[in-house]
Amino acid sequence: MNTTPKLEAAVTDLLVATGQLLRRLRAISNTRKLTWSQVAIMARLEEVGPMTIADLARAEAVKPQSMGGTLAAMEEEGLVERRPHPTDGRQILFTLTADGRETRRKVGLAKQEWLSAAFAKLKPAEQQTLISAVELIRKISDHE
Amino acid sequence: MNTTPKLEAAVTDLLVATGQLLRRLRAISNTRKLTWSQVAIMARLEEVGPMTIADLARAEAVKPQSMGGTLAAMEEEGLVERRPHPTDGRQILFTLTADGRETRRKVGLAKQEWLSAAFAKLKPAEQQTLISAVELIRKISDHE
DNA sequence: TATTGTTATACTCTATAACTATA
DNA sequence: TATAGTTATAGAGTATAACAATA
Repeated sequence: MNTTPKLEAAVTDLLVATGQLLRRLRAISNTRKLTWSQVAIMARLEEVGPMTIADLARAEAVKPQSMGGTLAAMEEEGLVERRPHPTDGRQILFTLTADGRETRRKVGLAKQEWLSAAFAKLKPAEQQTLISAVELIRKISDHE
Repeated sequence: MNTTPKLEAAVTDLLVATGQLLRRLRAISNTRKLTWSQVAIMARLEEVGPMTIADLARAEAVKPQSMGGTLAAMEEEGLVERRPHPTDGRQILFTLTADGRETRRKVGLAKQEWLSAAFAKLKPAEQQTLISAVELIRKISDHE
């Protein structure tokens, strides 16, 4: 027995709790609303650089068709742009536009205001625990 | 300055990372698939007891109309059932059906298998950090 | 053949707006 | 009036299935 029932229940709780947090944050209005799928895609494009539909679909654990639709909508809004792959004619590389980067920054601020207020209620040690947890959640997400 | 930039970035990362985790877990197939909205509603009904549409909408930070639609679909599937409020004729109380509780248990198992494997890769101290983080995320979610 | 991407169709969750019924 | 719920409409994100283009 590697994981106790208590441990497993805690992780389910983690997902339920974070699901709620995501929904609450989505409700925060901005000049230009971004969904969390869009936020995730834009964060990845800015951190990793140009990526194909297949890359992004794998990274976000959705089907390529789904990712294609989401990217098409974002392209329509001018948040991202497509560019043919230099050597592989099948692939299309997506990058953030200047407007995409700017929008990402602005929308981030509105959500950060709310988060900062919520965060300020926690003790410093608790804040540190949350920061440590981020890296662990990322590790778990990378599990096959 | 109560929160450092590093702290704020960490929380955004938390949301992006958990968003990915949620998407990955949704892809896990079961005999009967539940969305994470459904999982959250069912967890709440089992823990808190009978709740109205307005109660659940507030708890999950969505509009009553949205919650009404989701609950109607779940009722159609036999996961929840409605009952008039004993004294207030406007309100409707929702509870889990026996099938809802059973489904919740089964679907939970499939996701738990994946989580257990992912969890087993972490060190005990890291697992403990994640458990502690759950309560903190809940605290943050309760912020107005 | 295998991979990348597109098109078509459908379902879930969400929102806004306008409505009815009850307190 | 205020609150609880419903109905109608729309948009985003997801899935499956079938297809075309390229490697």
